[in-house]
Amino acid sequence: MFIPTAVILEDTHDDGRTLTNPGTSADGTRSTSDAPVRTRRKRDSLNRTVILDAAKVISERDGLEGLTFQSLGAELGAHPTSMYRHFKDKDELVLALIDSLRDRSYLGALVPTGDWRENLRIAARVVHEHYLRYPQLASQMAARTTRMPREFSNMEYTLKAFFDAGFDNEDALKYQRVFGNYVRALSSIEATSHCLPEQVQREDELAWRIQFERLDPEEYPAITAAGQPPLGIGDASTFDAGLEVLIKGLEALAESAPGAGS
Amino acid sequence: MFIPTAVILEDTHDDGRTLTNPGTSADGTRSTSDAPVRTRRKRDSLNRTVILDAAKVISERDGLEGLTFQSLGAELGAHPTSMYRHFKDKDELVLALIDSLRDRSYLGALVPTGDWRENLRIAARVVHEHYLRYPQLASQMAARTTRMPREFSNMEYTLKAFFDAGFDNEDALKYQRVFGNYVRALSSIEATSHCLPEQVQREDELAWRIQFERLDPEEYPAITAAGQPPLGIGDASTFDAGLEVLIKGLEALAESAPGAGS
DNA sequence: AGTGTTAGTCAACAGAATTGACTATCTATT
DNA sequence: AATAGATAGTCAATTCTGTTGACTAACACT
Repeated sequence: MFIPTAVILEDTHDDGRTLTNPGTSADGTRSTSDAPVRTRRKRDSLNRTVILDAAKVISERDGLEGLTFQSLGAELGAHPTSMYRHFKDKDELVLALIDSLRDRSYLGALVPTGDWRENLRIAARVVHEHYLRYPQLASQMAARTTRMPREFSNMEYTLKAFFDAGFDNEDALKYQRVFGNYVRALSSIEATSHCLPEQVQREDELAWRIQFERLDPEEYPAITAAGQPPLGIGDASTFDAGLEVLIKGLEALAESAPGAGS
Repeated sequence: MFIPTAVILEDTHDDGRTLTNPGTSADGTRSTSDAPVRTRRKRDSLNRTVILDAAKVISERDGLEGLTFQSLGAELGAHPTSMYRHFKDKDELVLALIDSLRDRSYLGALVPTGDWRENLRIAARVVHEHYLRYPQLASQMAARTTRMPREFSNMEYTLKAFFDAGFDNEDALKYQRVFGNYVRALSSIEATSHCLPEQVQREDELAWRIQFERLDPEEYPAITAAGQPPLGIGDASTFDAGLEVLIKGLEALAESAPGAGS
C-alpha cells in the first residue's frame, strides 16, 4: 500500500486519485504538519462551462479515453463525482463537449464567394479541419446529431451554394445531404484512423505492404499492374480528390437540371 | 485511508458469472449437495475459431458492448480468462472477428459486368450491406486496416473498373481510393448511427425538428425556403445518391482522360 | 438565529480488462 | 508403461471504470 507521505498541495499524481482530506475526519483537530490536501471547492464554483473547459484540455492532451470522471476531478481539484451534479451521465458530458467545441470552430469561417463550387470547398474545409482538430471525438461527432446550434449556419451556407448551382428545392436538399454526409463521414474516418496508437498504425501499414508484395499476378492482374501499394485511409489528399469528383458530378447534374443558371 | 475490511465477494449473480467449482477448493472434501457447477472444458476444445463463432453470436445478439470476456465465457461454458490463451487482448479478438466476418460476406459476390459503372455499384453494395449487417463493428471496420485477406479481391474488382473507364495507372489508383473511402466511410457512419439506442435516435431527431421550426427566415433564408427538415445521417438513400454523383463525376473525368475508351 | 435547498464529498458497488499462480491433461521420451 | 514437460483451462486478485445514495457544508431566505 502506498501511503501518500508528505502530500503536497499540488496533486499531479500519475493517477488522479481521490486525495483524502484529513481535516474533516473524526477528530476536529487538524495536525500541523499536513496541510489540507484538497479543500472542498467553493460552492457554485463548478458549472457546465468550467467542467467542459477542463474536459477540452484533458481530451486534447490525453485523448478521449483519458477523459474520465477521475481525470476531470484531478484537473479541477474536485471530487470525481461532483460532475454528476451538472451532467446526468458521461454521455451527456461528451455530447455537450462536442457542442461547445463546434461553437468555437465554426465561428465566422464561412465567407461566401461568387462561385458555388468554391463555397462548397470552403464549407468542406471548415468541417474537415474541425474533425481533425479533435480526432478523438470525430466518430461521435459524425454519427450523433447533438443539438446543432452552429450546424445550421453551415447548412444554410451549403444549401445556398446548391441553389446558386441551379438545383430546385428537392435536389438542393438531396445533394446537400450527400455533400454533408461525405464531408462528415470522410473526416470522421480519417480522424479516427489518426488517433490509433502509432504502433498499431505502423503494424497495419506494414502488414498491408507485405501482403501486397505477395500477390499473385494471375489472380490480381489489375492490382499488380498498378504497381503501387495504396495509401491508407488516413490520407488527406484522398479527401480533397473525392471532393473534386463530387463537385465534377454536381456540375454535370446542374447542367442537366431544369433551372440551370450560372 | 480506506482499508478494505472484510472483503466479501461471493458473486454467483444472475448474470452468467463465474460459477465456482467447489470440488477443487482448498479442502479436498466435496459437499454432497452441490454438484460441480461447471466442469473444466476439455483440453484443446477451445481455439480461435470456436471463440470467434461465439463472439459473432454475442455481438449480433447484444451488440459490441455486450461482447465481453465474461459473456464469452458464459456462451462457451468456459472461464472468462480462457480466451487469453488464444488472443493477446480484446483488441486482437475484435480485429480477428472483423476479419472472419468479412471472409464470409465477400465470397463470390463480385461478378463482373460489361459496364464499369455497374461494377462500381456492385462493389459498393457488397461493402455497404456488409457494414449494415454488423453495425456494431462498423466504426472499427472502416478505420482499421486489419489484415485484409478478402479486401484485395474487392480492390482488384474496382481497380479493373477504373482501368475499364480509361484511367491511367495513377488516376485509377487515386480514384479507387476515393471510391473505396467513400463506400467505407459512409457505410460506417450510417451503420453506427443505426445502432444508437432507439430513444437517443428519437430524441436527436425530435430536437432537430424543433430547432428547425424555430429558424429565423431572415437569418436562414435558404433553409426555410427549402422547407423540409432533412433526413438524418442514417438514411440509406443518401448513400446511393452520393454514389451516383461520384459516378457522374468519374464519367466526366474519364472523358477528359488521355486514354479515354468506352 | 433558524430553516431548507442544494452543491460538493465520500464510501461503496458492479462490472470491465488483465495478470500471475495453480492445476489438470495431453504428448513425447525413456 | 512410467515419467517428465509443456500447455490449455481455471481461479483469485488487481486496477480501473461509471454510477448511486447517504452525508455535510455553504448559501439564500425568512
